[in-house]
Amino acid sequence: MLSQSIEDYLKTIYEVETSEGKVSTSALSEKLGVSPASVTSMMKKLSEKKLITHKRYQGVKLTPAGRKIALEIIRHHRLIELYLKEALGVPWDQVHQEAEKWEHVLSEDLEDRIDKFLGYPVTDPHGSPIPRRDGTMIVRECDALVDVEPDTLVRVVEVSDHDPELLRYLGGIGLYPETEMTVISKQPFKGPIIIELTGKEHPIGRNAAKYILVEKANN
Amino acid sequence: MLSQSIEDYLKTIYEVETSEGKVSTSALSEKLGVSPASVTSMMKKLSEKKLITHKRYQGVKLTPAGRKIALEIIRHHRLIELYLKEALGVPWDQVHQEAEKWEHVLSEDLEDRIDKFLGYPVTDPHGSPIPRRDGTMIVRECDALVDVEPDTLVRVVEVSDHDPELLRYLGGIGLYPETEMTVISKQPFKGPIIIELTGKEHPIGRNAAKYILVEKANN
DNA sequence: AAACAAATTTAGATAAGGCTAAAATATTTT
DNA sequence: AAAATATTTTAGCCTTATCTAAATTTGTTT
Repeated sequence: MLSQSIEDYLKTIYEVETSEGKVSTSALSEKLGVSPASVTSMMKKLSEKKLITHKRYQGVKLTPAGRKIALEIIRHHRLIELYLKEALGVPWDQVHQEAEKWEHVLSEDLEDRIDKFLGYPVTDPHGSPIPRRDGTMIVRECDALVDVEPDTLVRVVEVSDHDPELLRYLGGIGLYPETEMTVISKQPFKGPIIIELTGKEHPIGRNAAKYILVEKANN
Repeated sequence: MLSQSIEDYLKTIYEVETSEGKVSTSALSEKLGVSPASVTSMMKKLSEKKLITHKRYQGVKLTPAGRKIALEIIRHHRLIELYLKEALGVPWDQVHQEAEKWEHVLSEDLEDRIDKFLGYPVTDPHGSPIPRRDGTMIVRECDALVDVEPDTLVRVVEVSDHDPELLRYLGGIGLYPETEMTVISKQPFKGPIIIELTGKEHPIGRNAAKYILVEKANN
């Protein structure tokens, strides 16, 4: 069994690897809330366990074994998020923090029961794809809302789950995965993006719009 | 926040206190699977935190604060056991080991949601009373099956959850909390107790019968 | 290319929670 | 009541995962 700490590191390395390509000590330090020195010493341990490769001063990469474990944890996390929402009615801005703890104590048996209960779901409440048991995950092409040209009809694919505040706002205006909406305009001087949703217009800050992934709705 | 280890100690102290009266270092050592020396050093820490009182060489006692925490953990444990059985169909011989991990990561919010989902239940799948949120718990009078005289109609109140093997056997013959059955005979030379349940007779070993609590069924 | 700044690693400490072996105290036997 | 046995505690060590401060390496500027 791996420690909760190791699981957290692997998960975070995976996330940084996918979102930023390169995985630096400082990025991990910041995301995990530990000192850079702590990261370095954990990297040494993970290298010894052959879960990552580490070139001094050059960042790290997951090995296939490390990636497999990272995806298992992420699978736990996302299944639990969806389960808490569906079965217990936990609001979507709260499921993340609960899942952060539960992901480490989920047995295979319970994972299967939850998966079955949910009807073998493909995405979590934020639209993130749930890795499959075999360690694979679907890849989708989508754009950040911030990059979409005005006058485009888009469908929300995924919303980052890290800011509960943002999630509450988006929930409040009815913006969820699968929702369709129109980008009306991008205000100048880095002003907000205006979208139209069920007849109403709403401003979305540029920064928030980086964390909302969408695809063009055909027609 | 208290560590998982501290929570486990407090829970175990409570259990030993209720079942054996006196809480010795060796009893805790055995139940927790750690060395006696480890127990002593943890007792020192728990004393400093005013969760127990400890007289050297004389065993320990929970303070009201310590008892409150122990009961919170036990409440978590039992609610989760029942939840896993009711909501996810986990068999009653497996819920204990899952709950051992989950009890430490349950938030107050989720505790309330589960409690509500279950309709504010009073006992877990093994018949053990679920402590209330305020740290109180119902007390029931009942006898160990091993002490019941033959020819008595009894109702099962509670079955210990520590031996999955036993639970599977009892489940197999349909013996659950609330079940009524008749004690037919106690075989001599510490032989088994014979009970009759839905028309069939079944042997129950004396040792197992210590862990089955019953009350007389009136008529 | 040398100097400076930023990022990373090393060195050494700390806190939890565990262990073994030895010492101290209780309990039981003779 | 003394001796033998069992229990509990102390002393000292280990591992995991942190930290800070100092040293090293890399990247960036002049």
